[in-house]
Amino acid sequence: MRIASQANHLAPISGILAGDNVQNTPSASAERSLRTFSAKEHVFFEGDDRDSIYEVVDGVVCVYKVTSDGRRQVISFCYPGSLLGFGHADRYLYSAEVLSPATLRPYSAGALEKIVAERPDLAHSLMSFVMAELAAARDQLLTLGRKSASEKIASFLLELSRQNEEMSKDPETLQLPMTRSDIADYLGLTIETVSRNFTKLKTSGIIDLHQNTTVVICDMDRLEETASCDEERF
Amino acid sequence: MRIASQANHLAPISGILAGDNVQNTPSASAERSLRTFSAKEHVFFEGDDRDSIYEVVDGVVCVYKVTSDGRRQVISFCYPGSLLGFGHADRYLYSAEVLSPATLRPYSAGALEKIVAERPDLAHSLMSFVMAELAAARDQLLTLGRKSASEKIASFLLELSRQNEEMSKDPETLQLPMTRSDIADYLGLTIETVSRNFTKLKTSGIIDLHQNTTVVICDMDRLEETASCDEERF
DNA sequence: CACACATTGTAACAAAGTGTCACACAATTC
DNA sequence: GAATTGTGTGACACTTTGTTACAATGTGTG
Repeated sequence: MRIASQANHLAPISGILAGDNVQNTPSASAERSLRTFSAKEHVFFEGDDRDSIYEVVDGVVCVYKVTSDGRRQVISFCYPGSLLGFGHADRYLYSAEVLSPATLRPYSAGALEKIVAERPDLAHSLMSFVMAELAAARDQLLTLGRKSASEKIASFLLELSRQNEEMSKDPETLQLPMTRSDIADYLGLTIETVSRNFTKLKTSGIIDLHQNTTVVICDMDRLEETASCDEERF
Repeated sequence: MRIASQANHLAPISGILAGDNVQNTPSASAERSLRTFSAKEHVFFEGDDRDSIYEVVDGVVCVYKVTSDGRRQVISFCYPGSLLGFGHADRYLYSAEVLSPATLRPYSAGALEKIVAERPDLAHSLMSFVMAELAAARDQLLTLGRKSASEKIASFLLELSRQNEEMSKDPETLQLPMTRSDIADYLGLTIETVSRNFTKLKTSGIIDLHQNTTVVICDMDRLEETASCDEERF
């Protein structure tokens, strides 16, 4: 679940690739046509030939990996500014599924490599993007490996809240484009456990739920306490 | 737990930074003095000012993050060729503790940035290194989020085996420089669960244990089946 | 627009895998 | 040789999962 720039506060990657800097780069000209996807549509599957890299322009995309018997682990939720498939070799290393109607900008892999060769400043920004992704993945390793279900849910909501703040949105009103099942697969839990913990937070007065897809944070301090891995207080 | 080059089969990073390519780079000259560390010694702690980046030349280093109440999640075990602290901003994002007597090569962060600016080929190799780390972290997200204890232990042993193969060592005889506690913190388990699963694998004839720090894989097929998330067979 | 169906979410109860606690033994360090 | 650390095992507890049932919401069709 990432906005590009989280670690280093650089401009969203769309500013890097689609802004003035790139539009004037000849190699990119054929790659700036947008594609729209419906909810539930897959952009690509893990193992497919990696022919394009996609930038999320609008909407939310969920990227996930699957075990051989079909268990799904969501790796992250990708908001505008994220790149899908960047850094993959010949084949995609994960699958990407659209959660809400989305607009993506595809780049052919070869074209992006040419851009990077021509523009060292873009290479630097892409490196920053990948490092931010790595830092986020490592934070999530700590969450998955050591946090309880309550701590996971609270951390998840706080992450969405911080993201809203970075995008100048209300940090206390969170839109959830993903289902309980998506959240469960992101946090290494089951649907029932996610639902029980949402109910627990609601019953405790820490959050309020509007139509199951909007979370209003009523008590940010207690939510932070719940996430913080100290003594639980509700 | 990483050898550099896992995703893209490039030369280990030490070939990139310490080999012919770099020795001829003026900026690097002050950074090539080696430092040795004893087992259990910390290279740095999470939150410390990020003044150096270290390359592991010999030995094994464990990098980890900690929750506010002291729960530890090992992020990876770093073998020769790994870089510690690369991609961190002003402060270290994790702690690094030496598991076996180790030799590290420190680089000042500023010096490395200068090298990268002067040598686009090195920037490309560092990008590959970071992408390999990201791919590995994502694989571990799947392991932590969705695999059972048995599957985790089996996957861990297979990872060490693959690593041995990449380093032209015996893939069926694994040296474990880390304790059961380190393995537990890497896999999101407790010491007891790790110990019970080692015993299970041993009792089933899949592995053999010599002095608790050497694992001999007796039945690679069954170990792969155990890790593979299909029906368990022992 | 109403209805049927599919999907998603929640609640209650049972089961199980892992954690916790305690202890014994082995290996390492001082 | 004593102290410390690491490992393995057993018994019990508990958090989460699994199952079943039902409620709520969203979507498609006539």
